[in-house]
Amino acid sequence: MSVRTNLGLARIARETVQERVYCALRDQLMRGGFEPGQKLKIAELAEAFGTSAMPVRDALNRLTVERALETLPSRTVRVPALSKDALQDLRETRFAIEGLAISRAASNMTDESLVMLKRLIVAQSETDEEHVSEESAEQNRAFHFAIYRQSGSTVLLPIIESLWLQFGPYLREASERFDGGDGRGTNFHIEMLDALSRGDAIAARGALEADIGRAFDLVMSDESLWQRRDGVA
Amino acid sequence: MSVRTNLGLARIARETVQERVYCALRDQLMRGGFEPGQKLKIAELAEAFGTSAMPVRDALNRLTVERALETLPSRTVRVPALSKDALQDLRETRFAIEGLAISRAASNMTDESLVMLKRLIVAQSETDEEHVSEESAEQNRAFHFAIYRQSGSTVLLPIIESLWLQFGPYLREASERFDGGDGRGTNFHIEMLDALSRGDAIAARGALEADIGRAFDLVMSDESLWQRRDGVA
DNA sequence: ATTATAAATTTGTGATCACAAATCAGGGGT
DNA sequence: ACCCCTGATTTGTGATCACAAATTTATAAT
Repeated sequence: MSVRTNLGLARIARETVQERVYCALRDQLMRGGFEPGQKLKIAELAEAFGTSAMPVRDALNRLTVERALETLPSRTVRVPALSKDALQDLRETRFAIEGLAISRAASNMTDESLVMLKRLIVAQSETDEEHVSEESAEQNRAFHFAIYRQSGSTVLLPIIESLWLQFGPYLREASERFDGGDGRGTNFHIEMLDALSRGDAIAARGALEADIGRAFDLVMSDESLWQRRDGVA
Repeated sequence: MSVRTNLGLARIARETVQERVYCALRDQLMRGGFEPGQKLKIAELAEAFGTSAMPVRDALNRLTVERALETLPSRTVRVPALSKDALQDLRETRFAIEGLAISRAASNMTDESLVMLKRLIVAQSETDEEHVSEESAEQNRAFHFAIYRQSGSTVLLPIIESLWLQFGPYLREASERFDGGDGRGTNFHIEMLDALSRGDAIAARGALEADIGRAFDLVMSDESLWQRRDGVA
């Protein structure tokens, strides 16, 4: 095989425009940058990104398959507006699947991965001091996925990413309501790390469910969201 | 709003070419019509379907996001060739997620849904008499998803479909090795139905795991699959 | 004034084309 | 005989265009 195209550096798949657009939209969705129910138009986004319609269309399709977006019968794409029942469904499914992931991770933890988790907790608590919820949310995500990666399951990870994307639009709301508090956002994380270091899958799962559950409680206690908005099937 | 475009009939989303291609490929994958590792080429498929490259590209992208296909670094698309570890991962994940679905279904069963499941079992056992594994696999799928639908979870269903798509290419192998047997393929189904009619989630889950586990055992005991083929990450 | 009809605009789908990267094949050098 | 380089072919990505369906806006009739 020729080495000419690869000058010693490990050649990862080349970056396509589609991927760039996809990542941008995905990040925006993950951090709650779009409103539930908001419609996304191809032409609009294409101009914003300075590309043609094609890569945007592909990115929207991909996010739709990942359940981060939904296609209405009229073929327009929007951010799903979840009903209370749908959110409850999402909560229980996240309990089950992420609980499974952390259970598996509990038997796979290494010293290095425990140290890394510790570092992530410290970093997030420092960020929380500054009340920068934007950055904190990203660190929260890093912490959780560092654990899920330790499950060693390549089947579970994309599923969990999809679940996070579905919750994304409601996450901003949760974190805004939350960080007015006493900055105890990493407490459950400390519990999780503690349980993981002991290899206690049950306790780890319990702390994780408390962590997830708190976010859902914050969102679902906001009555203003359920009166109007038509829920998704 | 104008009624002119909709003459009284409930207007379901119009059929696009992309959807037609997608469904065809999906069915083919579900029933094991493609070999693990097989490469799929856009131009080739486009000619076979009598369309341009565009809808085929979209369909392949969609299936890739659903993990039914994978994109190599060279941007070519192929059916994933799973390593033994990956198949084990898939098995455990299916246990957990489909087990969760049937557990939830156990508390939601109605008389009608029980009758329908009974009908599906009868139909499949009749088909098994004729040793038509093609048709039997489809009825097996119908039975399982009839249960999963009773879980009432719109979050779980697409996840389970993705898991089935990932196992699809290996399913043909399993069913071929299986139906040479004594046609006891519906026995676990009868157990499941029985447990569901009693509302016994634990027993239903056990029977389901036995059912899924048997298919995996058949596939994974075939040593000829693991020596060669490069597994997926 | 309200509602239904019709024209106009918007928006997504699918085809065709241009381009770039990857794969494959053949030839020349060691 | 083997390996590396180079050119030809294949294949996917992205842009542009034509078309059809849906939405919106304007107009007219009750």
